[in-house]
Amino acid sequence: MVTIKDVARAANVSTATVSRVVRDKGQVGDKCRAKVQKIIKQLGYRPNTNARALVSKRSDTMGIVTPNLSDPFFGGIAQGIEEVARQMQYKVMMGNSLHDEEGEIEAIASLRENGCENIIIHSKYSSNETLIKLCEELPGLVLINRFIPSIAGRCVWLDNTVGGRISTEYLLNNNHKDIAVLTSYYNNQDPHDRIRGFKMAMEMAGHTVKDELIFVSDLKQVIKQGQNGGNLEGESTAKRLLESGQKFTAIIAYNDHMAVGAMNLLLDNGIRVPEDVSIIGFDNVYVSMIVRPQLTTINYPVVQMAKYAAQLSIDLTKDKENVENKTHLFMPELIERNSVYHLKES
Amino acid sequence: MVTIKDVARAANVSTATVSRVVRDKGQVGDKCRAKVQKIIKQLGYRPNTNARALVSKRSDTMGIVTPNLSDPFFGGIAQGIEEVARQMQYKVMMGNSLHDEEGEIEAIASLRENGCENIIIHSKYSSNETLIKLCEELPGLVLINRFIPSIAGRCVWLDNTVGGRISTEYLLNNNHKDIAVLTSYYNNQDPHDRIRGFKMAMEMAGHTVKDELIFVSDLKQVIKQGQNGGNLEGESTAKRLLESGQKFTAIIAYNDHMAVGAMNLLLDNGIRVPEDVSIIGFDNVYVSMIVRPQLTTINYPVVQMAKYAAQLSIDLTKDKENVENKTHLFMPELIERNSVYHLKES
DNA sequence: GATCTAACTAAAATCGTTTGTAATAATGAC
DNA sequence: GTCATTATTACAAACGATTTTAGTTAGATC
Repeated sequence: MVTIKDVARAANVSTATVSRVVRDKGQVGDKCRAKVQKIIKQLGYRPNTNARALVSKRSDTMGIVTPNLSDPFFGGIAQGIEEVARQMQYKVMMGNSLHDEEGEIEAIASLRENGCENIIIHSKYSSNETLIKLCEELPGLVLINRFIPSIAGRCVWLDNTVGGRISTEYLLNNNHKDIAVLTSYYNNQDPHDRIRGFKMAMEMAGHTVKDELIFVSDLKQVIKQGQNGGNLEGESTAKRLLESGQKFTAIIAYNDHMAVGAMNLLLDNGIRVPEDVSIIGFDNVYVSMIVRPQLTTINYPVVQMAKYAAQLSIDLTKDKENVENKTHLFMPELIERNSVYHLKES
Repeated sequence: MVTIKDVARAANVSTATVSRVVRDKGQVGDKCRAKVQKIIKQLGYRPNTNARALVSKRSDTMGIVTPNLSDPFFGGIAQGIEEVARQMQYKVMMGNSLHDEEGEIEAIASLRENGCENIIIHSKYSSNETLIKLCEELPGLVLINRFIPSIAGRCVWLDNTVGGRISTEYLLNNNHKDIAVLTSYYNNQDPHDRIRGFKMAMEMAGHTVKDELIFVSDLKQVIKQGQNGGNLEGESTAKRLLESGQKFTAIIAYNDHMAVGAMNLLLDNGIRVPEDVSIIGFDNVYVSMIVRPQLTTINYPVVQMAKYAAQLSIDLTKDKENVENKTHLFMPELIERNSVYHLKES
């Protein structure tokens, strides 16, 4: 391996000079710089990252802590972060997030040991207190898809309440008022916010919310499998809805996976979508556009948010000024496709 | 940050001893070990990865080089590798693979600079020669989804020819003989192998292969977008097939994405699947089981293969013996679902 | 041409580990 | 009790960079 010393020797300068040339910092004479650059190219020198990180305590590495990469939702996050990282000449390291708070903390600790200043975490399991403390210690830590008021400047999040509201309003505008909700068991805030948005919209339109039309998935163990469980969750929850014998003309699902599961269950039971029952999802993932009927859903701009989060993290450790104390809120948007039927007014 | 020196001082031993305790290597007296371990826990000492990597030239880091993480196929690879890595106490670093040979090489180079001995690459763009040379330099390099005879011991791959053959045989067994093939433009071997398998099966059954029923996708630019392009590729290629006016009762698609695209195009044109036209895919990704009709396809055990590859890489850098010169071939399997119709014999 | 300043370069300390070698302590044989 | 032998532990030199300090050279001024 060719080191900085080899280059220095070959160029007949000191290692300090080579270092300055490499990092393009400090004053170096023009002819000297040119000479060194030529030698660097000639020898194919590339600075040793570990040595660099050791002394400078930074490694230009971006850490990702996320639950499950085989779910395209999280894959999208990784992809977005990776793109920004590449652009900014950062490496990307994956923290091995397990399925509890301890796992997340361990993942972050492991990242820090590698001199990773910039970390993006999709935290599902850690408490607010834990995350707030971590933010104090790590200036480059950014939370994605989560909002904690006291560290708002570190949170890149989507307004789930608005998401719940606009999907409800869309159904109401299509004259649905017997709306069932299939939600997911999660120990984070999202499902609650979406339901809050649903209730707000219903009440604003003068409808009473029937709690018995809200079904919470009971397949807790399935969640951990990511996408591959989502549709099953949707199927089983929709089945319970069906068996309850209640009247409904539309379903709001927690996400597209559940929506597709529910849709398939209805279809398999000879219930037409959307003619008999309308369905609306959330996330706008790939499957929502390839199923038939194509799923009307709420767009969750994950990739965009992930890119934003990566950039934010870099800014936080670089420019420090002006960045903190901003708010980083994204808005969901309705994606109108073919799974919602326009009811005749009754 | 608490360093090895802090521990040494507090325990009243030398850093060498602490190091031995930490790595559980070399002889250390029992009471001494206990004392050091206690102090380590007390101070919360964790060794600095970069310092460690600097001197030992290894970092217990597994590198992944893969094109596009938002495609669940590649996400699955990452997921599989990550699981093994976690189990074996390795970190995971993503090489930023761009869409050409240079990008792949650069990604590997970047990984090496980080002291990353173990690298799993899904190479789409590099030539055999390049990869063979890299394998010589890097004992821990493993290729996934690619086979190069002279470095067979480093290749974890699927027999695509067999895959093409069994999907064809399945259709033949269901009395289809007018079979159209929708294949993808790729600069790797896979599509060719699958078609070879198709032709073998046809000829073994005494059917002549009509080349005019083989359609190659012309949406080269779409490929780079991963999954989100696959279905469009399928649609446009199926459209060309339809417009050719030829007779066919079944379609073999290059992968599930294309199969779903083709299926949707047929459905949208009022052609029933599978009653009018049967379709068979490849990969057995998530979407194949959630579309209706559910897609009959060929299982591609990516996650399993990724795990195997990760383990192989570790073995290659650890046990060195017995590992090289083995062959690491996986076999595709038919997943029978509902997109193939059993034709009456004519 | 001497002196002072500005522009650069050289040398050395440091970062937190690992590891080969030397020193010490403990054990056992006689 | 002495000496050889081995089990422990300490010392110190790397590893490959960055960065501070001190030093050299060249250019400018008079």
